[in-house]
Amino acid sequence: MVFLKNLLNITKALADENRIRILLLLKDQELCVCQILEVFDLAPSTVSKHLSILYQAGLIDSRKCGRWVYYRLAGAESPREITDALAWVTASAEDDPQAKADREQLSKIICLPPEELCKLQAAR
Amino acid sequence: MVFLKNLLNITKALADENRIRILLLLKDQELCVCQILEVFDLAPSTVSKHLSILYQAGLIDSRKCGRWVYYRLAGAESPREITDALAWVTASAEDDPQAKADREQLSKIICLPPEELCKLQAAR
DNA sequence: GATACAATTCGATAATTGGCGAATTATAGA
DNA sequence: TCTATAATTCGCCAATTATCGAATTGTATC
Repeated sequence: MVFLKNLLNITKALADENRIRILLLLKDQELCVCQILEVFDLAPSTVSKHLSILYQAGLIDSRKCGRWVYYRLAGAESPREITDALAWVTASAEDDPQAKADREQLSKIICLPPEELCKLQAAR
Repeated sequence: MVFLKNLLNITKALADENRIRILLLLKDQELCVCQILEVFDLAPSTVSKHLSILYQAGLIDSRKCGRWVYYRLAGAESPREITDALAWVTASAEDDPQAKADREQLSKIICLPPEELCKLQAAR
């Protein structure tokens, strides 16, 4: 059972354009923070905050691998409220132009391993 | 098709406790503004604003009858995104203690026709 | 018409939230 | 052990939003 508070954690997490865009990016694959960063024109600390809010709400999971942290959508083992919310959001907005542009941008850098990508980012 | 903007209208409307409580109250029947007011410890103008936000998002419909305005959940003819959102929210939170207390409070005044209720409110 | 009143809109204010940069933490490699 | 660096946390500021009271709108009744 989900209490109002839990539900509000989820709806508040969903009430931000950048966080929705992150969820849409994660629909098809897990991503390293540095890869997500590449798509957004935001400070790393800001993206990290967004990821934290999504994580606290239970909408995404994470996995640490060396210096890198990978995020993915919460899986089927999550509560019904989470999986329903994710299905609803990803189905509702995937045709949005911004979401398409994000996927396009992601495709340009997804071929690089995070290691290479981070070197590029550090060089800026 | 729903664009990110539309989706955000919905998620932002859902990202407030009082608005969720209003939706849960409307799950079983349409309600007059004065009846909703009775459940909340909020100024009429505040409740009106909340109803306006829910309406703009497409989550509720309204019907004017004389001086009274009745609100109800958006119906099955609404876009998929709306009906899914309503089903998700109402199913997720209906067992919440606050929601139960709200229904309890509503049951005490739902027997009165709006006319009587408004007289009581005016007398305060 | 004039009055009463349910509901909404408007303007101001307080609380919340998104954003950044600096400092911190944690890990890999020299 | 020391350095480099991916990611996060923290402190602060700007933007947004919830709330209220006052003014306004629209409808019914006298």
